Amino acid sequence: MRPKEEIILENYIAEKGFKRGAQRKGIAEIFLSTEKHLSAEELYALAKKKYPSVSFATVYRALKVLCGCGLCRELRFDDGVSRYEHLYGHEHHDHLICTVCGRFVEVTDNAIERLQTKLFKRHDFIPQRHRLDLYGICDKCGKKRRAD
Amino acid sequence: MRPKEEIILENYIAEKGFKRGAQRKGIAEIFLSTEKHLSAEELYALAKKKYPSVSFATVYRALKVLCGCGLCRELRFDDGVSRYEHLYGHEHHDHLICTVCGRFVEVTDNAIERLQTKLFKRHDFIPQRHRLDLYGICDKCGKKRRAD
DNA sequence: TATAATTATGATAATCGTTATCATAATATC
DNA sequence: GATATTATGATAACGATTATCATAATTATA
Repeated sequence: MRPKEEIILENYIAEKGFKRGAQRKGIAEIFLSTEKHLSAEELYALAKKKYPSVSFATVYRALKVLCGCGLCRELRFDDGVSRYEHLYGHEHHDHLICTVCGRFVEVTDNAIERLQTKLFKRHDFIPQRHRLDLYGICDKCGKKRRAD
Repeated sequence: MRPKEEIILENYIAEKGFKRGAQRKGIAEIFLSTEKHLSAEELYALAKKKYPSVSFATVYRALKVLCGCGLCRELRFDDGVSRYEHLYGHEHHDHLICTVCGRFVEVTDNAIERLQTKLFKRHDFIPQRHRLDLYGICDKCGKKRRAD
């Protein structure tokens, strides 16, 4: 866990009057050092390696705390499963998702962002947030597919 | 139900060897004549008016058939609830969603579409589909809010 | 138009991801 | 170290959706 993220987490726990549970800390460490859009289930599997007796509830609770202090964000994708992404040090971005291997690529395009703002205005909406998910087949999977 | 949509549905049912159940037909009619992004629960409520004994299962089954013949599409939004949108006579579009009243506006922006295609290419992805949801506050709700 | 075969329907159980509850363990405060 | 409070794990509950099963409706067959 990078020092800044650790400080944010510790401050949040102190400020909320929580105590420092070993599992929660450990799960947070695993999450923050895994640069992936993990689902609760995936994070649980990783946590099990370190804490064989860990419960799903603890994983969900740890994720809730991480979201609470702004270190992560819950994203629900089309399969109905929530995945959690890092927020610290990650500017707003959209997602390119490979439908074969499930890889996530964080992308941004300022021109698209500007056009979205215009789109809000054109329809008299006050912009709040947006979400763009681009589904396709990544280079690696495309090559593999052509080779088969 | 507009004639073309009815034909599509009837053909699909015939081709699959299904029978013509009254409730399914009625639910399809309600769905197709309601130009909204209905959830299963909302459609169930509407169906109940016509068929007081109708079951949730029948609503879900009707929606499955409608999706099967391409008349509708399931979209899962951030609240985890699936909503169903009309496909017939609806070009590809994105969604402007009012976070106050829940209104859906279907929008398209060719410039954004083109930039998305470029984004795919830039990252060596073969484009398949995309999804853009724009969340904000609509004109009506914005005015109401200012008046309060 | 009976009858047989098959699908549609409604009630309800099961499922899946997630959240709540509760008893116990760990941590913090005094 | 005693006390209070949170953390944890086991498990029950939850909401949305799907599966199962008995019965009703529809279609095919005679």
